[in-house]
Amino acid sequence: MRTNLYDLYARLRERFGYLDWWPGDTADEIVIGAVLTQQTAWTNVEKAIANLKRERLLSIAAISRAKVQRLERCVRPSGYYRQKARRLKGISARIMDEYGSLDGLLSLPGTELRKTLLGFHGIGKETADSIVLYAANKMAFVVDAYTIRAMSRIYGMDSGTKYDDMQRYFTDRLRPSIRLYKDMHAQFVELGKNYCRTRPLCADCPANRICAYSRNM
DNA sequence: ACCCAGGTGGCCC
DNA sequence: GGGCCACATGGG
Repeated sequence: MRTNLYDLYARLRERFGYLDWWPGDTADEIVIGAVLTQQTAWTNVEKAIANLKRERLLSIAAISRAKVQRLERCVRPSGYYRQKARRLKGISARIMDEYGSLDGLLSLPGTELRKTLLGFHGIGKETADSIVLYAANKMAFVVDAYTIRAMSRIYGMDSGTKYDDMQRYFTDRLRPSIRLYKDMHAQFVELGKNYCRTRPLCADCPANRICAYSRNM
């Protein structure tokens, strides 16, 4: 199957512009947001982040010291709030105890950082890669539900494709570039939020007419 | 009144 | 290694 990833990327860029984002400015906010957005709409995460900010809890150091109950009240709008409060606290405490600061952890080499993150309760592959790429600015291609859905809807790829396989699919075909990896993922999220929710693709989907498959669906 | 959302970990086979 | 399940709020 030919997927022309650069062609797809060009069309997304044309529609959405250059994104290169993670919604959040500081590394702390990116890590916290990455956990809060697990299986959750970002609009709900925004409410939780606003609550944390108001309570001066939008940092790994502050969360490591906060009471779980207070964290629960803040992160409630983002769903799974008991789990997320407990995990956020556990992750933050380990970062402070074992690395002294978030920067201490993030300064590990990329592959070691990823492995370390995966050892934290509440951080899986996608969250680990998001943190490596967006918080630490190191190479990691992020795969998420939007990515798999888009590749399935646009190119007919198996929607059951596993994380590691999909990740390798991209890293084998893209030039290794942090900025490209960041923006490519951002484009998939933007596409997923606005399109690719239905089959067939919407008439005005920027991914239309890229391949025979999307034309015929 | 449904259904889903930028996952993860536990348990079972 | 893979298939199921709990976890939870807010918006369409």
